[in-house]
Amino acid sequence: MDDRQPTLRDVAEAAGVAVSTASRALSRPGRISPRTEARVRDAADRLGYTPSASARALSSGRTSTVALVVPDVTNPFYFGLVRGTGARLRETGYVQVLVDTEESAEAEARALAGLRGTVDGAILASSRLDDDRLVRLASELPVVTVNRTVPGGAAPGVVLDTPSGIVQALEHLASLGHTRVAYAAGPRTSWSDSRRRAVLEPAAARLGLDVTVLGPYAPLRTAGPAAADAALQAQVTALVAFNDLLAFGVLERLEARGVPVPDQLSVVGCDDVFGADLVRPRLTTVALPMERAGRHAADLLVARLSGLGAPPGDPVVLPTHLVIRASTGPAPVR
Amino acid sequence: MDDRQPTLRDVAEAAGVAVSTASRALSRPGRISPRTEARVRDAADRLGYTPSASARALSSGRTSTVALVVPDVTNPFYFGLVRGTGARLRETGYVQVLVDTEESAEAEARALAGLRGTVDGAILASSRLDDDRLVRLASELPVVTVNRTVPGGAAPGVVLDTPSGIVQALEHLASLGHTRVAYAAGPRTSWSDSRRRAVLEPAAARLGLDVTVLGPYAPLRTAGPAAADAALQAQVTALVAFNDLLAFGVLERLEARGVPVPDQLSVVGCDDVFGADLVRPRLTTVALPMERAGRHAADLLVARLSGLGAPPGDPVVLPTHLVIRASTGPAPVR
DNA sequence: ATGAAAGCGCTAACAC
DNA sequence: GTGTTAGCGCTTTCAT
Repeated sequence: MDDRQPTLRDVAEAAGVAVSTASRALSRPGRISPRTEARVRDAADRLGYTPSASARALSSGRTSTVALVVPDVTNPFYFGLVRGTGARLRETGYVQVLVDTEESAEAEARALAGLRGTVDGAILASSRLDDDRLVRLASELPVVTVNRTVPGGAAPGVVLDTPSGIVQALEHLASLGHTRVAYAAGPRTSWSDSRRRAVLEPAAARLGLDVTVLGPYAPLRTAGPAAADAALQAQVTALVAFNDLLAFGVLERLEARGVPVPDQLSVVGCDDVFGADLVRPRLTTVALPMERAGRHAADLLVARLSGLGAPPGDPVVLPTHLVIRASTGPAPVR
Repeated sequence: MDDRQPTLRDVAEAAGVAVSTASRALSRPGRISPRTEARVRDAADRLGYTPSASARALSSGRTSTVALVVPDVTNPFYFGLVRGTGARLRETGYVQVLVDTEESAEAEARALAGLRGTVDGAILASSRLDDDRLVRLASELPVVTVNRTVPGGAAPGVVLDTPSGIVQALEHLASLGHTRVAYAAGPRTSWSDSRRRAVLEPAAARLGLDVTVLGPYAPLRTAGPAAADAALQAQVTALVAFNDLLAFGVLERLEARGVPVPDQLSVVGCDDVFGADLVRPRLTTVALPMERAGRHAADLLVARLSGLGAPPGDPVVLPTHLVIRASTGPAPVR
């Protein structure tokens, strides 16, 4: 009685059928007589058979694993996403490989190159790849993007309608009597940032707001103090930050300078990450349904991998909404 | 000119050598004449050759991937760990598969069963598996644990010396004049919690402290309010919480009840997760070198997988330290 | 409906 | 040092 893992051949022998029959019985139920199928299944779990993933991958060309590529696993912005894709992928029989590119396009490209062949497809979150490379990649590997579109619709994607959330924030501020507000921009290379800036102008005009763009700033807490000072200098009564992390740094600096929030300056964040309601005052911010985005992205990819699945087409856009907490209030009277 | 991926055979042909030679040249540099090796490498990247992971896995029996199994990816406690293992694993040529077991021993067992064969080994963080299953698993798959030991030393592991950090917290509180302190315990099944409780008694005696154990509580923010109320009821002047998440909830409740921290009650957390210095007052907490733990765990596993690597032996224990912030202060005079 | 047999791309003996 | 040759365990035509 040797202890090596039983192979399909062992199962076939035990069931008294050919390997091919056993293979069919196990991997494509239905194409086979119920009786033999039952016999095979029976033998299989009597022997404690577990198919070899690599053998299956080699002969079928499919690996049943997909990569989730994020710029920074420790950025709370991605938690929900990781959860969402992970859950859906598991449900559909895929294994998720989490890849951290450390905010570098190079590392992203390298990782993806190494993974080609190892994964059936990839979900790219906030990809740092430039359009060219993204398009090329999409032609070699089934890809779906999150918070980023591929030119020419080469890959399906899901995007969060953050611009709408930002407009909601502006409306909120306008309704509170603010007239001069600042937007602390994110990195110049941020796809999401440029989309938001496009809506700033028209929304401001419509609402009678005077919006000053500050930055760019790194989307980090450590960049916040500079943004806070710039806002103070700009004489605005409200600041909308590129993301919550930046807003945390802003709040910190304002506290240090003794500037009351929201009495003297209202602050709005974006993403509603873990911590947004831990800070004081609790942060008013734009909430993004990231877990849902993850499930959606996984669905899109799985559909493509299954052959079904409409060709790319327009990206799925998910709504966002402003969560009003304590960091925003009426404009100070002057 | 067909566009399928070039195989090792194509490379060999192009270089005018046998496949085996090409294989050696590419995967084990040194065992071959420098000239042929150069020729092969050359041909390889001229053709844009990428080895097939599954073929390699099938014939070698190694997959070059390892699983990192955590109870909850979205728990900030694991961020550093994920980073650390990921970084080290990447450096050593492994791909990391992140598995979220959603706090369930069943899910953990199931995931691991499905992964056997897909991964060369696994790093188990705060495994929810009972000793029996853990031992059995360790006999089937190279495993290293983090924050948990396997009975009989069946698997190497790295443990965080949290008990020492807790003692530091107690010393800190004693030095501030506190005499009655509470410990809000974690889940009864928590290995880490039981280790800490073991040091409570002796440390308290030595320091002349009266320590009351409250709980158990879920290690979540939502469990905090109950812990806060219990502490108030217990008439203590300081509370040490099982983890920061729980402490966050405690702080919240105290704020709601108008209890000044630390003036009336000092609060200590554990883990120093993201957010600990976002709350007000900033949380005094025990900092754990999780990223380092991750790198260490990865090293341990890689060593075992490479054949070298001393047999299990004692777990590596990493020091922790108390980070004093604003949530602790002198005991109130009475 | 089932079986026989040919690989998938690579590694690892084993010869030379 | 390099070539030959078996497989690794499975899926998949192609027959039957």
